[in-house]
Amino acid sequence: MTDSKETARTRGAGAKRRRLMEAAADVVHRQGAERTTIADIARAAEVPVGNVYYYFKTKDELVAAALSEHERHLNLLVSQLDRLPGPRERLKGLIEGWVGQRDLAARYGCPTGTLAAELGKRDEGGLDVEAGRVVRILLRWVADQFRELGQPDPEGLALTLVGAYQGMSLLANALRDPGVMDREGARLIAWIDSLHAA
Amino acid sequence: MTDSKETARTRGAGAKRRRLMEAAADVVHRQGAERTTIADIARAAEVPVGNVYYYFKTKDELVAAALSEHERHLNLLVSQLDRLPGPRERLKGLIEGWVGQRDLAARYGCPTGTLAAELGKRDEGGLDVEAGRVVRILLRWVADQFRELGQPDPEGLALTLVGAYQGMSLLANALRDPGVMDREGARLIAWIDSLHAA
Amino acid sequence: MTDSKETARTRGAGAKRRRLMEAAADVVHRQGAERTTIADIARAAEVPVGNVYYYFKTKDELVAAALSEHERHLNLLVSQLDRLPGPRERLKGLIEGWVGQRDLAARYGCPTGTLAAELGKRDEGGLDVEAGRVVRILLRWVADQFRELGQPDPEGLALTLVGAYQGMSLLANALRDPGVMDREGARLIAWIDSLHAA
Amino acid sequence: MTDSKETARTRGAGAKRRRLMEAAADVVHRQGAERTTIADIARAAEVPVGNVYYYFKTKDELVAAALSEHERHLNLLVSQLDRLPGPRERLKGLIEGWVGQRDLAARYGCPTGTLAAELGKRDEGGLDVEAGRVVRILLRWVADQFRELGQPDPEGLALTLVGAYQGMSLLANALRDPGVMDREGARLIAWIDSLHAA
DNA sequence: GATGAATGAGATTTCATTCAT
DNA sequence: CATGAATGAAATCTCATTCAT
Repeated sequence: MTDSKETARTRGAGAKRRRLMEAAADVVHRQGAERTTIADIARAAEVPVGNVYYYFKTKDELVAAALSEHERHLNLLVSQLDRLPGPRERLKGLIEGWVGQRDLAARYGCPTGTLAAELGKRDEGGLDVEAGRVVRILLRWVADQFRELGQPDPEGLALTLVGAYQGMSLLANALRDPGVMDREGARLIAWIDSLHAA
Repeated sequence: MTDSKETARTRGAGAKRRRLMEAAADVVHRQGAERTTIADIARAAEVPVGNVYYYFKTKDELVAAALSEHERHLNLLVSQLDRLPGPRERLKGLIEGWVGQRDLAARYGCPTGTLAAELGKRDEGGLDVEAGRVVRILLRWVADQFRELGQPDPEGLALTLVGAYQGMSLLANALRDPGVMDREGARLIAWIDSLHAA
Repeated sequence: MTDSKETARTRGAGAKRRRLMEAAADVVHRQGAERTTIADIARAAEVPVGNVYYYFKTKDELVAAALSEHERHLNLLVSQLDRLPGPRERLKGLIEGWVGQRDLAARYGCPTGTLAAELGKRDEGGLDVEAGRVVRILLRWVADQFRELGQPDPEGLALTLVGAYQGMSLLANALRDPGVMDREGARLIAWIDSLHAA
Repeated sequence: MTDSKETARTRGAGAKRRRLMEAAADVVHRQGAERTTIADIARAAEVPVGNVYYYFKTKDELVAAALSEHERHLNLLVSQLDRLPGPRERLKGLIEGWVGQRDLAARYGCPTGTLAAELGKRDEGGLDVEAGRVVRILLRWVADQFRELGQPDPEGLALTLVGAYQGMSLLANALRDPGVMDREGARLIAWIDSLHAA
């Protein structure tokens, strides 16, 4: 019964909050934080506008929620990659994941990167530095892989790899050309392959 | 003729227009296009708000002006670099210029790149693709240098170099760490040095 | 009967209602009726928001409850003062009670007076005149004391005394100076002392 | 011509700001600061809502403007009273002025006093203490008169007189009875008359 | 052209009140 | 009765754009 007729408790509450976070992440990625209105997110989540404020006290909290949604996705991704046998496979899996998002990147850029760029223009509210946290998570994981590969300066290599991803996403987006993702992705894969383990 | 005919009024007008463009480029870089108001730009340019509309009919035109101002800067830069004896020197000069802007990049990112990311979120008005034009100018020039160096796939290498720049700017910005510019800049210089001319 | 029949449920309910009234009186005194939200009162009373409406159908009823709470306090006070031997002692006891609240008055004014001032701005809902009722109770009691003292025009003297209290509370509040209560309180005591009984 | 057809400069600008201040003072007096909306004031001043913000950046600034309007009225009043030959006449003139406002006081209380009571409930924004400034101006002037009359403790007497005014206004308002103003006004006049100059 | 002022559409936010369980 | 969640009507505030002189 409760199965066929979901109660407010099972369907609502947490579920609605989750829906709002997902909607925020998606809409903010496509429209940008500044151009996105609460109404946009509410509509996407199929929630009445006034109700949004029951879950998030301000628009900034919703933007922060979008960011933490990206963080969640990132954590999911790396936990999946961690199942791969070796660091080289994991790094290549990461790159393949990026290339798999070629069309989305060509249209809207990297979700985290573009949000970081936009939030970085602020100078109050604390959100301006928040995006850095997510970026750092990725950098740390990538550096771990390079370290496991026995590479010197794993942190530097992580900057190079993640930077390359951000750069290729931005160019693919600016040129509206998913091919950039393919070409640069292939180059990165080749680079990873060329590294000899210690 | 235009010289002899230029009155104080027309010169003043031109000067105002120029001031507005420069202010737009600067303020939009620091605050982002969406968060910047016409009044912000007018104030920075020391032009009365109501007067702005004699030079730019809409806010979008002002944003386009900011973009063309970046284009102008880019053209100035490459015309200076073109005076250097060889393509390798020119590419290294370009990279050194990027690193020279390390603090600005760490605080606000690459002016063109962040604007491209922001405008890319739009889907009407034409501005969404405009930023690509400026990026393409840079890509073309860089490809020319690689070509002159006798490198195969100069366009691909250009994507790699410019992408690396966009990526390192974004990371420096997200992490608020100018050191990223130094490290990655050094790596790019070393890469250029390692290429053997044909 | 009601004693033996009172279950934990009904006692709990009554307790909640009482808690809500006390919270309303307190919070409304400190924040003003208009700035106080139902949620503020619910929180102070430790009652879930949605539950408030089982005890008070509207916010106005809660404000009325705050007023009646002040009325209850007033009744308690005069019933205690009535135990004093003579009218002069009772009036002086009243004044001493006022001065005893000096710090509260300097911070938030007289609970009834400030609420009367706020509600007096309304012109519908009936609450606008309600505060007058409480004021009248005090005036009547004070007049009774003056009458018992054999003073002519006891109602007029009551207006003077209660008016002096309201005035000194308001000034103490506006100037944030509890000393006003001391000084004017002493003057009123001296005045009462100076009256010779008939 | 400019006479028959007032220009925006002569009619607008300052005049509109003035109109808004007067409307704010009036409407806030009648409705209270909290219940008054920007739209209420805009309507009373015959100004479009959006335009209000050209003159006052926030609602709080409008409330502050209402307060300063009361301050202006007070300054006008005392400067008129200052033309009277002696301090006794001036004080009596002040009281007569109060009594002259009997109906307004009975309906809405003293403009400054009720605003002070309402703003005193706030604890941030600075407006909470602002009303005290206006009260102090009156107190100082009244004390000056008592001093000129050769009375000891002129500041204390000022507190008593102004407090009496605030108290009678509040009671007249709470009881909706202008007669309170007459009776207490007469008492105060008699008091002033009873003081013998030094 | 130049300018302060004006305008209205829309965005965020608050909250009394109601609903579903 | 109890309760967290829901709802919609307002209110404040912002700003691109236009107007009047």
